[in-house]
Amino acid sequence: MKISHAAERAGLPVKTVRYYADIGLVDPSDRSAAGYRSYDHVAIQRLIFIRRARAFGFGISECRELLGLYEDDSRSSADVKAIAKRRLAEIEEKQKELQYLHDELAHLITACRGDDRPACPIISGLAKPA
Amino acid sequence: MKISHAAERAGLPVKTVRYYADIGLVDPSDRSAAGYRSYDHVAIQRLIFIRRARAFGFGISECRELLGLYEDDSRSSADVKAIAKRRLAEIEEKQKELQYLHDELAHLITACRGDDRPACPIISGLAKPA
DNA sequence: ATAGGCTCTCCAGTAACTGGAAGGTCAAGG
DNA sequence: CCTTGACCTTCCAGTTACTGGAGAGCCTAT
Repeated sequence: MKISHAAERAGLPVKTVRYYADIGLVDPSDRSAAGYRSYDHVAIQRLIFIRRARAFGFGISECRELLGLYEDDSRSSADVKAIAKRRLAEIEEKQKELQYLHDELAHLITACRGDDRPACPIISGLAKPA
Repeated sequence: MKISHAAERAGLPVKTVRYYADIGLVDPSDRSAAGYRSYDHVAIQRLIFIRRARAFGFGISECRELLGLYEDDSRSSADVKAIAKRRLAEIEEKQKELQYLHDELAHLITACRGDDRPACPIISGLAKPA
């Protein structure tokens, strides 16, 4: 299967699939005589796996790690769970930050009349020192 | 005031202050004979303003926009409010995404026994097609 | 034979810095 | 006066995960 077909199956842009090959994340299963990348079922499974893991916010190096575990039938589920938990903690951290930002910004917006006069609590709020 | 002092006052790394000067976001108020950047009170106010706006997740170009409004005494508060609201909507969007990720990942983690056997719902969950 | 639609590689750019190298400046101490 | 050390300068490279484009090769159909 040529790259555009494989990319479509995996739900990824062609450029991205090529990129993953470049960085050795998902190698094509073969190359044609003309040098065209070729992807078989297994390679496409890997691409799908990576797409999903990326969608979960795993970085490329984490994906590499997970892919290794995915391919390794003798790995323990504890290894995978550890990575996933790390990631979950990051997500929760990010959620807290966002909540804080949301509340403060919403507060500033409510306080701002939004008319044609210059007085603006948003600007004043941003200008306050640390 | 030389750059390290200014950076400290503003709560930013020196490198970042230099970077902001490079991209014309916050210019130093002066240069010494030896070419050292010099920051006065107004310039430092701008740095603080930018730091806070960045902390709110505004991008550099939005900061530029806000800084323009901050400096412009004749702007309406409606202009500022519009930018802030746009940003708030983005934050809320991001929150939804994160919540979804969080729930699905937490679900996978709960389902995983985390022992030394290979069976792992996290891996299976990631491997599922779209 | 040529037109189109693929594919290839390589280079550059994105956001917002961060790190490091090589070299200039300045005040204090010996 | 000289040196030492802490600053400062510029410029270049790297980060993350791609994305866009140029220029060229390949393949199929008409």
